[in-house]
Parts: sequence; C-alpha cells; structure tokens
Amino acid sequence: MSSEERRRKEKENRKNSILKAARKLFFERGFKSVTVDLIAAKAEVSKGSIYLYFDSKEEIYTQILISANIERHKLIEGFSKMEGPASEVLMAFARDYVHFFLENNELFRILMTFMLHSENMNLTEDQNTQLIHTTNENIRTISEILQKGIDTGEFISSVDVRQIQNAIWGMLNGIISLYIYTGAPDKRTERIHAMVREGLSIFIKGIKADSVRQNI
Amino acid sequence: MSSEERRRKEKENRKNSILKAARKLFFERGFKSVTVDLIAAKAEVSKGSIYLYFDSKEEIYTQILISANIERHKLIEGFSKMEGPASEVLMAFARDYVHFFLENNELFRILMTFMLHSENMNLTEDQNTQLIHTTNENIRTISEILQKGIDTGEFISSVDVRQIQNAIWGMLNGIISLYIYTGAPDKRTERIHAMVREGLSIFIKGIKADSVRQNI
DNA sequence: ACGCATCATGACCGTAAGTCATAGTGTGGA
DNA sequence: TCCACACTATGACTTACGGTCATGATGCGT
Repeated sequence: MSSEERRRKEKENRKNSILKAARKLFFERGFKSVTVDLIAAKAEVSKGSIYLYFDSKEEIYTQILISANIERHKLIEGFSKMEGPASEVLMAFARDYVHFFLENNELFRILMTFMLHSENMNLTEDQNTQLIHTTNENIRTISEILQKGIDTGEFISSVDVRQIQNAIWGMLNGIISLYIYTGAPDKRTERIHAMVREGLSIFIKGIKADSVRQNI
Repeated sequence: MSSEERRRKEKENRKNSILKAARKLFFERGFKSVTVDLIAAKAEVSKGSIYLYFDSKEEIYTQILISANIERHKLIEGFSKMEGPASEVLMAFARDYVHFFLENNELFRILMTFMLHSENMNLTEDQNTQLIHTTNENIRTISEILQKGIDTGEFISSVDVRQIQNAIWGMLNGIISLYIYTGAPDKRTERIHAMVREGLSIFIKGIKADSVRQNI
C-alpha cells in the first residue's frame, strides 16, 4: 500500500534525522555531556519522540556506529581486490583504518565503549548482533588480504589467518587509543601514522615467506 | 608530632578503606552501576565523608588503578633483569601482562576509560600526572627488554625502541579489549593467550637480527 | 573546663534519563 | 463531508544519582 509505504519511509526519515542531530552533538561534545533533551532540541522533536524511535541514549550512540560501519563497508571493499603485493595492500588498509578513526574520534570511542561495556549498553540481542556483524564485515578485509598473500606465496602459510587478523586489528586499535589519549592534533597524527607503519612493517616482516626460510 | 602523625595515618587508613570497598564494588558491578551511596555503605562511612577524601566518583575509580599500578610495578621489576633471550623475556612479559588484566578485568576498563576519556574524568593535574607516570613506569619494561635484545645483538638495532614499545603495548591492549568484548571465561582465555603468543612471536620474528640478514 | 579546629553526617539540591497521560493528525468508511 | 479509530507527538512528571553544605560531634592544646 502506498500510504503504508510512505509511513514507513517517513518514520525512517525521522529516525535518520534524529540520528544525524545526535551524531553531530556526540562528535562535538562526547557521550556524557550530550543530553537527550539536547538531541531532541537539535532534531526539532520532543524528548518523548526520541524514545519512540530509540530505546535508550546508548542505543542512539550505538546506532551511529552501525550506520557508519555500513557506509564504510562500501568504501573499503576495494582493498581486498586491490592489485599489488599483499604487504602493500595491508599497509594501505592500515593507514586508511587509522586515518578514518583519527578523523572520527568519537566513532572509535563508540567502538571501544561497546567492546568494553557491551553488557551495560542495554542493547537488544538484535542491535548487538547487527553491530558485531557490521564490524566484522569491515575487519574481515584484513583476513582477505592475508589470505591473498598466502595464496601468492608472499606470506607463509603456517599462520592462523583469523588470529593474525585479530592481532593486527588489536594493534591498530591499541595504537589509536594511545593517540586519542595523548590527544594532541596536528603533529601527533604523523607520529601515529609512523608508529603504525613501523609496527605493521615489522609484523609483515614476520610473516613474509622469504624472511623465515630457516623456519620452514 | 606524634598526634599529627597519627592523624595523617588515620586519614590514610580511612582513605584506603574507602578505596578497598570501592574496588570490590567496581570489580563486581562496573563503574556505572556502583553508586557513591553504595560505596559509602560498604565502607561504613557517610556519603559526605567520601567527598572529604575524594573529589569525585571518577577520582576514586582512577585512584584504584594508580594503586594497582604501584603494586604491580614491584612485581614486574624482575622482567627487565631476567636471564635468557630477550625474545623469551618479552613473551613472558606479554603473557603476564595479559594474564593480569584478564584476571582484573575492571582495572583494564579503568585504564581504557582513562585513555579514551581523560578530559571527562575531572581529575586534577596531579592525579593525571600520577596515573600517567605509574602506567609509563610499568610499560617501560618493554623498552628495557627490547634494548637488552638490541645490546646483545638479538634484535636489529634499526628499530625505534619507544615506538615498538608502544606498538606492542597497543597490540596487547587491543587483544585484551577483544577478549573482554567476546567476554566468555574459561576456554576463551586460552585462545586469547594463543593469539598473544602467535601475534607477538610474529612481531619478534620481524625484529630478530637473523631473520632479516638480507635487509642489513 | 573551655574554645577552637578538624572531621562526620545525611538531608537537600540540581540535573538528566526515561515514562505516560493527554492531545493532535491523517486515513478509511459512512 | 464528517466521524471513529489508529498511530504519532508532546512535555510535565518521576526517579535516581552525583555532589554540597549547614549542623553537630570529637578531641586537642591551654
């Protein structure tokens, strides 16, 4: 039915405009200092309406990461199909990943908050699953690059791809946390990227086929 | 003066017993669901007294990490003086570090909360400095181990020790976050340790002198 | 024994998340 | 055209919690 369809669409729009307002506020001031009343004011709806579309402030916060994940997924699909040595693709991916979260500081905080406090986020099973799914979808790229490297003989085949994916992901997240903490803008950014480059290239050296001949 | 000294001591005791009560509660229920009234009840003091010793709930939370850092420092001093190949010492350190935070989940959350939200923690400059200092003191061990490895020729000398220290630290923290998120106890613990072992050993391979002969 | 300084207390305040009774709006049928 | 009904919007209200402060207790030096 056309009217029902329009209804659904309008509902989706309303939800999105709340999300958009919330996103802007959270990015400007962080989770704690943004009140639901503020979001309501910014989105030009009443507070009650917010709770018509979301169950809690935490859900709004989470939802922002989910939609960012989905958007981002489209942008990074290319990496796993990229030409050239897997090691270079991996470096490029890492650079992009770090760049993305340095530019979107608060998104990273959402990710970490979720990782560290998933139980206290009052999310439904569905929302939980969705967040995990979209996140996994994005980091799986690392596995794909690693696998390509193994297939072409560039990387040794004795590594557990999934585990290395997680180790690399962990390293990137850890480095980003470090940056967010030391916090300074500008110059610091370049140092972080240097750290990622150096750290990852050592890592790559460790899985390169020709550097471990004696171990095979 | 004896009476003034006793006063100071009693004050310190009071502070410690509040800290002890708070620690127990935070470890059981996490930051958010522990109220200051609860801490007061557990420590058998009034709420007002709590604020005689601490400026904010966040300060209590932070102080717990600081004292844990200090205690832990005594325990890990040994690592940098440990006999044997630096790579093995590094592995042992990593295992210990991860083990510590897996056992003390909430301490890790405090660390990360501080790293991600240091501005919103309402800490005085002093408290801030103290936390940074004690944390640095503990992770500097990594640098010391790396340096020893370089000095004995086990590791290549072309690496930036400080940067590698941070990369390794980041990796460990990232992996711990991942664990806390996937959360399951028991079996998961062994998988995490396996991930740390594999990740770090690849890393070590990347900085070992004899695996990069062709790069020198 | 008195006065002063320090410490302890819990009623109280302000703020913010979340709820709900009430009001508005648009749609389908008479 | 108008009515009834379902769905949506609203903001005053409730509740909970961090933090404060006026009042009272305690003990030390004189």
